Amino acid sequence: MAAVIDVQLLRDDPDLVRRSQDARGNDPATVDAALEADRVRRESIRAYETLRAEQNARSKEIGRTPKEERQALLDEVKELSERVKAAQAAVAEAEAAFTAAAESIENLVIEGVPAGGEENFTVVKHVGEKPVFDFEPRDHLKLGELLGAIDMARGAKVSGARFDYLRGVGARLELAVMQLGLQKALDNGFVMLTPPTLVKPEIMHGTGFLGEHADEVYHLERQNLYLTGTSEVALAGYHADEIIDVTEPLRYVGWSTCYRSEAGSAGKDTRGIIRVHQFNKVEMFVYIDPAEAEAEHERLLQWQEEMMAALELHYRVIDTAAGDLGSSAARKYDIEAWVPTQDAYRELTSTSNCTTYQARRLNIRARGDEGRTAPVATLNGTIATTRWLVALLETHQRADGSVVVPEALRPHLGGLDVLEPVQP
RNA sequence: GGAGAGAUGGCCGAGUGGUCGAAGGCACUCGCUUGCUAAGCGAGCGUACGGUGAAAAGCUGUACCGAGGGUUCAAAUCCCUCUCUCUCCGCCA
Repeated sequence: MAAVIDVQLLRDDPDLVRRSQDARGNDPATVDAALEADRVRRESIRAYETLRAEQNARSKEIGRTPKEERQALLDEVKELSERVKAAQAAVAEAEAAFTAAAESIENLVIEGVPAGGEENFTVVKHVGEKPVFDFEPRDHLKLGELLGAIDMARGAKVSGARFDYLRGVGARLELAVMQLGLQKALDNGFVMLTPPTLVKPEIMHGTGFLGEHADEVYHLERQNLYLTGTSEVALAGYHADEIIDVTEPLRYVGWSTCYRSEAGSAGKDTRGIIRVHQFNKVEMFVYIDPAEAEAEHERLLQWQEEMMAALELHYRVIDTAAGDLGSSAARKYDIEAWVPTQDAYRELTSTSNCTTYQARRLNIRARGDEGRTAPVATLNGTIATTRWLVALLETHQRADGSVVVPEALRPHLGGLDVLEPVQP
């Protein structure tokens, strides 16, 4: 059974864990429940093992005992084996109870992360200037339609609401953004993976997406497989149940389609491709020594910011509040780009430091100096995704409905420097 | 989809009910040795959880031979289910 939390830490410093739960808006009493369950669990293990040891010892005697003397011993051990069975059942029960209790404790938030819910984020910085227009800017869908780049109506016809076709320059623009992101990752030593987008329950569970976000996840009942909402899932599963070497961080970049059911978001972002059931994403994923995780997190953010700069977007960086982290993340930075027609910053990237939470649940360890194994840290971050088209189109639009292609994307569009309307 | 074979420690590979956590080999680690291109000799060498420790040291217990369940006093060994791999046939984007 994979450990769901650091039991040692739970026993040694329960207050720390209580504070973390509190910052997330979770009930700190979950910590005490887990401690008690741990105590019961250990007690039952001890009782079982003592009995089992005796049974083993007596059983071995049977083999050495002459036939005529065996029967008495047999009767005795038979009775013992009944008690062992009962004790074993008690252990299974106690283990399950402990796991259940421990599951309600989410990853320990990092010192400095703002407490509270979604609205309690802190703004780390603003970069660039809001674009100004001497005309009424069109929203991304209007632009997409003018350019023959986005077709929501046919998406809905074929697959339903929140599905779209990218078309013509739209499809090419998405690919260009993806290519640019991939190149950025490759330049920094990432190894590219195109991962499966259907995964087994234990992998989905291990990454923490079956917690609060369970209803966001597509599940294929017949095959009992989950469609991933990000390649993070399969990238985290890549080294599941392995002992790996993280003397140097293992950096992977995954390119995949992502599926999200967007349950409970009815009425929200219904226009355009801001929030759809299916999109594409290039995702960075890192396995690293836990001591290096926070520094790596800053690096991931840095690379994401370099992408924003390359695409000439105005953005801000926020440090997400504890209550809005999701179960796995210990800290999360989002880059939100300015979307002119919404008069708002919208999330374009997200990077999470999951510390040892996912690695613990997926049983991914590294060997330390003493030869001991310990869970590694995992981090992830967006380096390109379809949603970026929204900010790109709106930011770089011109009065006639054309859109200027940022310098950095042109090589990936065959030199195209302006996207021109295909219809008046 | 049909038929068959298989799954044992980092790798190879023994082992068909008790003394097997598992022979042997390779690889690796440590030590010794050797003037001949690297060999020889000795020792060590899995993981997890529990107990006892200040201890991630040591000692000790339990579990693990693809996974789960069963039979038995006792299972790597017997039975059932599942997963995966390989071979052949069929089908197919």
